[in-house]
Amino acid sequence: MIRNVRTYNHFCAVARTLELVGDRWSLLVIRDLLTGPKRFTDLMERLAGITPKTLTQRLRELTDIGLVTADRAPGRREVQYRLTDAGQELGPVVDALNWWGLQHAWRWPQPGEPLHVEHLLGAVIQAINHTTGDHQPARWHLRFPDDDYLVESDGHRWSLAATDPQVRADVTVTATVEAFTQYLFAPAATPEPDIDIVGNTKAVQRFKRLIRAIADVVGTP
Amino acid sequence: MIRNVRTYNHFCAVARTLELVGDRWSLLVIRDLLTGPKRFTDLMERLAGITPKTLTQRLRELTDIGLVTADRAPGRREVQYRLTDAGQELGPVVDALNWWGLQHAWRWPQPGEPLHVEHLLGAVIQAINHTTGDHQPARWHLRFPDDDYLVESDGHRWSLAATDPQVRADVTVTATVEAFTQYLFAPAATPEPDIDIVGNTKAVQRFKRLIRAIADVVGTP
DNA sequence: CTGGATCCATGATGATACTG
DNA sequence: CAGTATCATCATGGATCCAG
Repeated sequence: MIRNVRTYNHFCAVARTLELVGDRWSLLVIRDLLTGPKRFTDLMERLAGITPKTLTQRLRELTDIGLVTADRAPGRREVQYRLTDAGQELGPVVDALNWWGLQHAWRWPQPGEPLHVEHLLGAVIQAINHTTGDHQPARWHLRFPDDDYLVESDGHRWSLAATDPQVRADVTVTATVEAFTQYLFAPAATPEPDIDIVGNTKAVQRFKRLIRAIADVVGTP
Repeated sequence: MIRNVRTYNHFCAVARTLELVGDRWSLLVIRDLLTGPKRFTDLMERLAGITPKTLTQRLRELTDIGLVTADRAPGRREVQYRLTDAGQELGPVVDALNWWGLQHAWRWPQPGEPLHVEHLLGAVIQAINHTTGDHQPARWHLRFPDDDYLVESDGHRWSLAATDPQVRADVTVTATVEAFTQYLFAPAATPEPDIDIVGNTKAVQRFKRLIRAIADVVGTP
């Protein structure tokens, strides 16, 4: 396959980077792989609106330039797409875009706008990292009907990863996506039956405090 | 004018940001405005390869969404394009792209590849910020035949700005673009007549030390 | 079912030339 | 200096189809 060589030919590292990941959808593919390996269909789901043709093309390009690898389990039809180390190191780029958008381009979901909880959690992480001074270690397990996520702080910064249902954490939250979304925007108004928060008392209090602390960032229209 | 509404419609701050600045050339226009206001022709020069049509379109879009303002001096035909505060705050995004590119996509200039010293200095700044631990305040005045730049550290991070010839600094460097480029890649091999470095002795030594310290980052093929 | 491929439409970008 | 105008091309989207 002939790679589309849409270059800038500037002697500039910004331009060089954008030659590799500046195409439409590329950085969104990377955004979704930053939380862990995913299959073609998982990506199609999160990248609402992309056509399979474009997703195929982007994955090929990212593979060709060494940012993604395609793992095919022998005998299985499934393909797991995974970031290489160089791909993972685009995390700061995606974080910077995320934080700027949260401050300057955030609004409530439009009617019919697809909402994936993984992206909402990405916003939560950025808001905690930038607006609260609290970076003490923590492990929060968030359980949704279709996915499990681990939100954790290593003592310096918070991060998000897809995880398995067996994880041990100091706070475990079980909710539907809708209930969790409403909880983020209006913590006090969400009835208890819709969202279940368990764990060590202090850890739960800290969780609730941090969510309240970012409400005016994440909840602004 | 009908704005190009190429949206993703994801409930995601990364996607929102890319809807605004993810088009081809947009972030490069912002890169060049981050060092100070520029005229249409100044931008054409730095954005080698862009067509005037596309530059006009990008400037209109960025103006419409509030990231750029066009200042027209009354009676004069000149237009100064300038970033708004929201536009300036894209600095961290451009920095992240710059640093990633420096680590993963850097190579010597291709034959015939346009080289603008402003972009080279952008790489220098990133390298100093990330690889040396030295963030003590400093002011370096770099004088080239056509442009003057100020490289300075405020005690926390280094930054680059276009400036005027009258600036007072602790180090003043006068050189052609070619000599300065060669000096960056091979400091010891550049003959003195081609590059003039003056100022306080300690400051000059520090300048030379920092340039040598980043040679293996900026000078890697 | 997953993981694509194919065909066609259209809109964004590029090349070149020209202008108030 | 700061753009327009015109035409060509290429990337992306939409819809549909296909193989393991």
